Amino acid sequence: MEEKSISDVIEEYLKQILGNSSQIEISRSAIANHFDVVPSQINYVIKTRFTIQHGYLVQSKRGGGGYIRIERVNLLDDLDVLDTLIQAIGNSISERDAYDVISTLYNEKVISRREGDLMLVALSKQTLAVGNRNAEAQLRARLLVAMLNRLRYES
Amino acid sequence: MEEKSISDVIEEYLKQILGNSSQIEISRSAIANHFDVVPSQINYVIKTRFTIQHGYLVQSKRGGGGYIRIERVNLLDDLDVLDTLIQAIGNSISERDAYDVISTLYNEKVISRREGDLMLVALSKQTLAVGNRNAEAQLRARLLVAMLNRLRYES
DNA sequence: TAAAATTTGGTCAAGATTAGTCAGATAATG
DNA sequence: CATTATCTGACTAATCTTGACCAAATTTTA
Repeated sequence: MEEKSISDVIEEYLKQILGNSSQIEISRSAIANHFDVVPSQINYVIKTRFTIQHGYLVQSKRGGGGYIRIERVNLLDDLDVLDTLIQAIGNSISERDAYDVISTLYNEKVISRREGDLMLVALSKQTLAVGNRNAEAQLRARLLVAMLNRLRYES
Repeated sequence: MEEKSISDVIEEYLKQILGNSSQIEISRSAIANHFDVVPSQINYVIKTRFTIQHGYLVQSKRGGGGYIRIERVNLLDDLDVLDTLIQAIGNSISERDAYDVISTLYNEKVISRREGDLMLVALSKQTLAVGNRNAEAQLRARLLVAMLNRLRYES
């Protein structure tokens, strides 16, 4: 930690202009130019320092008038349930087990009835309709884990 | 804080003159002239920002006295529009179009912010992570239509 | 009134502008 | 020395802009 890498400097710069605002929009090439690095370095900084685990959401648009938007979000704690459930899900889960997971969330008042219903249809065998059985269970797990992770924060 | 593309500016302009009215009629060449762009740019703006997924219907007429009519439709008051929306989704939809659909549903207060967020992660490219591109868009369409139908036949 | 001219809008593809990905090169760390 | 972090650049993808050519509706002309 003696010498700061240019990535560290860019990180600080971005956080500084973020300041009190909840979000900023930057031009990748402009920032890259400002620090005299290749554009993809900005992607590196974002990927390693502005992740959701760090409390940031990043969106972008290409083409003319393109931008990278960095938004600070509130991480919701006291949701240990999520960790436990996500661990239990692993990389594959059946429709029945998914139903149980969602029931738990509902009972723990982490989600509403409607939210649970939405999640259930999305995870149903009929909706996924993947030929392969294992592939279906794996896709279901990805979907469920992604949704659970989304519950960790709010914009 | 950013350079908006001219398309963004035209979009805002149209929405502004739309104001409270349910519809407007514009002259393609007049708008193009006003912003000093080629006429087909107006078609581009309409095709990318005033689709049914965004909650707009567009009709036009050529020849003398021709026009382009943009109408804002209300999902809550008009169940047919929800049908149209589902129909427009068909059996395949991109992440971006799905985002537009969900934004519209949120703006029309058909779904809550959290519900929309949950739907969005479920439909994201990263979550679906299907190798094949078409397969991914088809799966996304199944998921979205299933969730929309769930919302409709529920309450 | 039929044909021609004029006035609108539509389509599509090429080119311009941004940003994203990924794998290899280089540097820092333990 | 091995591993991890950082940096770079070639290639890819998404979005916007422009213009040539097409189609439809109306108006003018013969």
